[in-house]
Amino acid sequence: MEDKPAPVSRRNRPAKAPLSRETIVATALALLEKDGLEGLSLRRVATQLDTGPASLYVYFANLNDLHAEMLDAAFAEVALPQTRKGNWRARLKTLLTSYLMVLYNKRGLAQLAMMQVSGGPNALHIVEKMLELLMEGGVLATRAALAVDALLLHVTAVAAEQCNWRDKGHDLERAKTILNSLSPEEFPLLYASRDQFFSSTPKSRFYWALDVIIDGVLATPLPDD
Amino acid sequence: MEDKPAPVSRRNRPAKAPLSRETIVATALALLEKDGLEGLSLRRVATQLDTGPASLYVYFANLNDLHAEMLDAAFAEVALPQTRKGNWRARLKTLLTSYLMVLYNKRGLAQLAMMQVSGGPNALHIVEKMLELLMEGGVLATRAALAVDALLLHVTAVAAEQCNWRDKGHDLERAKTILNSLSPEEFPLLYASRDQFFSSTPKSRFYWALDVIIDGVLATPLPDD
DNA sequence: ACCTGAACACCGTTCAAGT
DNA sequence: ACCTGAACACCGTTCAAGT
Repeated sequence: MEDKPAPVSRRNRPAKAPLSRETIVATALALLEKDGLEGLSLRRVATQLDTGPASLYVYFANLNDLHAEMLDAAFAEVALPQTRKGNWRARLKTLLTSYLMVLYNKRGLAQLAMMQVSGGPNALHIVEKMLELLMEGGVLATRAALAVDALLLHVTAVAAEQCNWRDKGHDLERAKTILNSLSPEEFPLLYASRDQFFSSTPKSRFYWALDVIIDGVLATPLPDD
Repeated sequence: MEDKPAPVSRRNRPAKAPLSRETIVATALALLEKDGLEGLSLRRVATQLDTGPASLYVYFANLNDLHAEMLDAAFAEVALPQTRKGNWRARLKTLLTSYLMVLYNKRGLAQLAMMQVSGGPNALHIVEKMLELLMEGGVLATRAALAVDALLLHVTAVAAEQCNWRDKGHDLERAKTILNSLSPEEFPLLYASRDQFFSSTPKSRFYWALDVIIDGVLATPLPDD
């Protein structure tokens, strides 16, 4: 005997697009960029999509699933060098710089990348291109595979670290304070070289580290087993 | 006019130790080891300490504070080589292996280490010892500082990655499946070298990567600026 | 099949009150 | 000063019910 709910014209929310993995991922990525990983929640994505929190479970088994999809979607923006201009090493470093910036520019993405390997197609294309560049440089398959692992892990970690410094506020000042107030007796070497830890710009340190790994990969004998 | 609550003998919980930063950190680390980072919460630590969730805020400003303290407390277990037996490189690799194992053995600790730099005393002692070993090897201050950064970042990232593989279940099988079901046309190089990504044991890969970085640090010219 | 509100079992943090 | 229960504003996930 209750009143029927007053009919709600669909015109009131006519543009409510049907859900899909793509729209959910895109919405989630926009939210990630705006509020960081802390601000990203299934509930907020759902609200943004004008639905309840349960709706997303039709498309993703859980939050982790969504994270993985977001990560690989973001990897689509990594610029893969298509020409053969410049030597292979320069192109490899350019690719990795692009990879770094993609992780760095979208807040929380690096943290996400550290939390799981993305076996998605975009990640695989990056690996494929890296193998191509390394092999152009005469690096054989076994060594190239190790190099890809080492380089991607390194760049991902650098991105995560840089993001922390940026997002958690100016921890750099705090770090300098700590190093400067160190006991020279207890930490003689660290105290003496404390300024060295802030030498170079982040950019040149990044390029240096890439060269370190590439040089090392070329020079170091492969593991036996 | 209400009844007074029945008096509760202190004998019923006589051993309720007074709270302190140390006991809280120790309890939290025990919980971390048992349940991983997911299972660690302020509320559970509080429950374990037989108190309410608000009590811990007398000692820590927030959860992040507790995390930082936990991390450095755990670093106390990293074995710093004290003798001068063996060459500096071997001792450096031993130290870093110990660092890796500390992060690896306590679930969630590596993830925590990736999320913030620990300026605590135990972390600083590790850096000091690394500088000592590198300088014994003739590496000068600027290069040594860069090397310490690169090595610690690498090992921390490896620990985090390994922990993911261990904790999130057998993602390794899934990875193999993905690589094996790859389209040879779309990913020719990756497909051809797919087995190389699983060559070597984790241990020998780890040692290899350390040598890669050390070799690279020694060979690569310093950044200009 | 797709979508949903309500409910469940949790969070970190704050606050007013107790000792 | 130290400690605390209750409250606040959130979570991810499940479930039964709706279309």
